[in-house]
Amino acid sequence: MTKQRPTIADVAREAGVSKGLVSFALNDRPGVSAASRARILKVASELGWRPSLRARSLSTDRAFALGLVIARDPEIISADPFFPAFIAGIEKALAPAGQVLVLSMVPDEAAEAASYRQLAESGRVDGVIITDLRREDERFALIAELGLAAVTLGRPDIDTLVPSISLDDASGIHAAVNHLVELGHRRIAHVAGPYRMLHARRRSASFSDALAHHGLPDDLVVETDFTASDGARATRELLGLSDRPTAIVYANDPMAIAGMGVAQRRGLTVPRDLSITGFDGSEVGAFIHPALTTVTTNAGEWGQRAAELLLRVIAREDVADIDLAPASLLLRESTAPPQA
Amino acid sequence: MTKQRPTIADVAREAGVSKGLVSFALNDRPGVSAASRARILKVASELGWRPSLRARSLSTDRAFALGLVIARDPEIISADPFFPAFIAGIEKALAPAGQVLVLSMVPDEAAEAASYRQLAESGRVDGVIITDLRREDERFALIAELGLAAVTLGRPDIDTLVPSISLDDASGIHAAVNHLVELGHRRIAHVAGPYRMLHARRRSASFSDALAHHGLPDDLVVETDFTASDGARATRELLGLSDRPTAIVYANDPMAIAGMGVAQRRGLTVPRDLSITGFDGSEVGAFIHPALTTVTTNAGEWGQRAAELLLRVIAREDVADIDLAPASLLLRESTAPPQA
DNA sequence: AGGTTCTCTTAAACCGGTTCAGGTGAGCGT
DNA sequence: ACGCTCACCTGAACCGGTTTAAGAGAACCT
Repeated sequence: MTKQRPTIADVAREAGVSKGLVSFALNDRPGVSAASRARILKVASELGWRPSLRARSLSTDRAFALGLVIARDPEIISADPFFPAFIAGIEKALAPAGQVLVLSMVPDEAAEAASYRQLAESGRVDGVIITDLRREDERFALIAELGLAAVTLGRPDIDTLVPSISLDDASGIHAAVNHLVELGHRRIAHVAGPYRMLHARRRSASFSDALAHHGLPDDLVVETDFTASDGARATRELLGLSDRPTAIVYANDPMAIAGMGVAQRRGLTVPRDLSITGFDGSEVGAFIHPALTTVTTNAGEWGQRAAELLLRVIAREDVADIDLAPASLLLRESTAPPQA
Repeated sequence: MTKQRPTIADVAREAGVSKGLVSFALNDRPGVSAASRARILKVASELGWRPSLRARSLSTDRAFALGLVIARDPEIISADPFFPAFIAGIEKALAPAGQVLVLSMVPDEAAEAASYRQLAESGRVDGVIITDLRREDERFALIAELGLAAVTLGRPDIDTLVPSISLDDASGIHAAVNHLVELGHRRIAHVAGPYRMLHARRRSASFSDALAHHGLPDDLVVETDFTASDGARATRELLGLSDRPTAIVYANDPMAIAGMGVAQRRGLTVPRDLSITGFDGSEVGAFIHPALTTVTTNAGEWGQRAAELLLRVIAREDVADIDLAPASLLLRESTAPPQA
């Protein structure tokens, strides 16, 4: 009694043709007369036929799904505004294509490899988006072994056929440093992400570059694990120096906000006694006091374009690396000239 | 030349039995002699056989995947620490079961229904976890129409066969209010989430309850959309009142942090001039100045248990509603006795 | 008229599992 | 020695698509 979904065989019978021809017609393939094609399409729509993804999956050996494996402690992701916007962007590209995102959030890098392996071996996904690229990232070998298609966020540091889609964060960091130097700062510090991660390292390098460009030393760089907690620790270290910085450039917003808390706790007034810039533009940053000056990246577009690129890779189209509009500085209230 | 994955037919041939028997043996079904079973398992493992999810999917009409549709503006999710921890929890339950999470993040409720529909009609998932329950939520009808299994986070306000898994947030709100009353506050406000959402409404009701219990009026409740921006707006409204509150209970952390910013911007000192409590325990909250007193919920456990419950529903096991340990108040620095 | 070519179409195999009706043979009772 | 039961096993159908080899006609050529 339950109304079964019509299959291709039902359409064939109703249209008076064979299964094969229906398949051809529905896939816009040549070798079907205009009359037959029209009739088949008409019958299919009348019957409300919709392809069975499972059957198609089995016969064409594709999953029609993309994978995203995030290997970070949930604590860190919770605070980081990047991923939700990024994932929403992916969705925007996937939905119209009838594809879907399989998300795997694992706590560490050991579980990460197992996760990629499971996704690939069970044929859950046709390709993956690789984020948080690391130095000589072992995932390239893994991807190759598993025969997965892939794209990376940011250019890797090793030779690979995997295309990348990059968002130049260097210019955002440059803009932040330039802004601070123009305000008169000479002792500028950087609270960096883990050097294991390429983008953290790249931001750090941009920072040093920018300082060098102004003839300033880059002796005030502290590495962290990206958590607010570690950002606070780094800030305490920096502010404890005899020749403490008058401005700090943070590698993400949660650390910047935590750093601001540390400064205020010491009785410093931001930005009068200490200027602060963040990275990645979270919504809350606009509402704290003082509002956080930060470098904004368009995470949503990054996600959407990355997914589109990956779909093209999977379809075996020719693709080239993509560069998105660079990150830009969003001036708010947390920077000011240093105290005389 | 490419090393093909062995199929059940390879195992059958190698073990000298039929395909059917191999299937029985591998699924631990009766009707296979001990000797055959042992031989089949041995051959299967020697050949490195792994079941094809796609074939299994087609023949058993299951997806071996769960769906989660999140319908919120990315801006809001970005700030909200709940979902990442929640998703990580889901993953913890799914990975051992060989299942996978299909995540769909859409901007609004119109796209939400389309998303559920697509997941169900394409057979991507066997069930969904329904979050952000709304008043007389139309998703129950949708789920029923689509024939999807489901569980809900929190008890719905209508009769349904869908089991729920709840985390009592009322007692967290009660604890916050009691704490403030004990400190001496009499004018206590609540910045609530959108009443459309049951949990926002429930938190708001708990707030009123708690106040009534102390014989205090609940005239200071402002509804918001959960964004930091709207939390700031609500705070401005409350602080603009002639008889302004001395304490504000917020329905989430981003709004509490934004509210703190608004207060400080007006020259108020938190907690001396205004006490503030948040909800959901974000990491940054611990590092701002003053550190945010908040109600913590175990989002990770909630996710894990919800996924486990849904798997049991899908397996047609008998299940009952689940109640998790209630939310509890995490005392930090943002509350103090009101100024005399 | 016969052969070639081309377009349209069909039937059947295939993807890799699950399931079910029926067959085989050993063991049992009498 | 005969029938019965039961455990074990096989063969084939099935899930719903895709793909390919081959066939049927029509059109075109000489």
